[in-house]
Amino acid sequence: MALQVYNTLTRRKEPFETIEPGKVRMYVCGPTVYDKAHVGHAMSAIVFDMVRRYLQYKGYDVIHVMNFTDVDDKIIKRSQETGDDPFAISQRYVDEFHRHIDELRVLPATIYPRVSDTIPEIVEMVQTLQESRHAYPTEGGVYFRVRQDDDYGKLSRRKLDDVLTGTRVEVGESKEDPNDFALWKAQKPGEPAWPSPWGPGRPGWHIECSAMALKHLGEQIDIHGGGNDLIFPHHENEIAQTESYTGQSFARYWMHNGMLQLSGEKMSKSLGNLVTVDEFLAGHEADVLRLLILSSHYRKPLAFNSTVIEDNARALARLRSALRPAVGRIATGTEAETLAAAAAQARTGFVESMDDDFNTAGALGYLFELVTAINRARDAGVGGEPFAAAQDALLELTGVLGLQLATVQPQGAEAAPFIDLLLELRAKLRVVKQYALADEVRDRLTDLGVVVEDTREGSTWRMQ
RNA sequence: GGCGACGUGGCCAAGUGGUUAAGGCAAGGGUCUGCAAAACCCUGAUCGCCGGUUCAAAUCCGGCCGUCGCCUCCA
Repeated sequence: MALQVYNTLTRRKEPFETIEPGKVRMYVCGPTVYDKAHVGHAMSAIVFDMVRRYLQYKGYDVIHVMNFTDVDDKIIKRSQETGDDPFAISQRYVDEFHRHIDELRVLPATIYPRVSDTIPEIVEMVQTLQESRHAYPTEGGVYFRVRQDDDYGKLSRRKLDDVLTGTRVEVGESKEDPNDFALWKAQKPGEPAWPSPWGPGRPGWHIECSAMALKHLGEQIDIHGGGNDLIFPHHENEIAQTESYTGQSFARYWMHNGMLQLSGEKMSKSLGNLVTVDEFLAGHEADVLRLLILSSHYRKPLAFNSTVIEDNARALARLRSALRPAVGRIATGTEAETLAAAAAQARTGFVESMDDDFNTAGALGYLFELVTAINRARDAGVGGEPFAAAQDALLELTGVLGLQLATVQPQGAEAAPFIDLLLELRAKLRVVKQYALADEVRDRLTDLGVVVEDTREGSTWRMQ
């Protein structure tokens, strides 16, 4: 079974075939850098990171482009409110974005283009669209002529006449059709601007992505991704511009992730119900967010609340339980063979699930079954090569999802000699059956975040 | 109003025509342990409601109810 990908354009799962064998050109809409990122942005980043990692696991060479929209109404507005230079604002949030990517263990994109670095390409594109009558200049800027594009609306399945009814699209004086959208906006006082054939101005909202995808990936790309709230108008307009410009179909697969929901509603800036990435990471590990996101299908809406977070923190601990060392050394026999079979089955099931439009929830199910098999084998005394091989399989597959089970704990490392000393003394207390004191040592360590567990071979500890 | 998605055990969530409906969390019982923790074993759902198609449906079709998204900036 080969990889199947759900395509928003056709509303169906389709076999994944790239334009160039073995190579994937992927463009994912990045953030408008004017404010702190919230966990919804992180969800999108993590989803497409998972897609990329899996494609690479399948052997594809992935060129991943993610843009920064650093010229935009919202940045200008923020600048006017705070008095800060608009480029200083965008740079601040670009820097923050890179820090988040690092903390969330999202693989960096191959290229991070910015609107401000793509102005000549944008101007050229708008000019060509004007020459082909797909665009027309007015006093306020240059607009895309929606009626000139016969298949406008094909992505969002919207008919132009429907868009008009029931909405409050105001017919601007200068627009021919209320659905026409700006490719180029004429400069207003105090706004950043670049020279152009239409006078000083700046790009409209959608044209940057078309120009950047074109510049860095070519006229046709394999995957175009983003949140499903971008389907209309952003991606619809991108298709209209790009295909009118190139005369070819733009992206083969349009992939959209569902929205993260907080208290039953979409998390968004305008609703003000957001949790920032920094706030989340202050209290939880990056892997908890990743597991939470991957435990459901990427196209579905996902509830985000403290219960779900805690559930996934415990689920993560369970995945990690399989990485504890073997206690026995049995390397042959039924138990060892059963474990090897479980590892093989996990691998097969994982790939089968992931091939079905990145069914991470199904894939995780197989990984949890492998966890059980590993722990059972450990209890049965299995060790040595078969045990290590099963653990390696688990690490490999969780790694494909971008989970990092093995933890380094620097704060624990510093305290280690002292904790060891306490446990050594506690062991002596237990020998002389001073259980009250021994339990107090354990309880106090627990309060400090050190989990003590007694086994046949002695006591172990780990940081909470 | 238009377009679209979803409704599976207490919670989260796979499965989309046919063996015993994955998995995680929580809960209860048990093994182990001085106790605890961890781990292991055991226990639970007929799939929103109604009707239809079919030898056979959670899975297809229709209706209803409910939740959510887009239509304005938005991952």
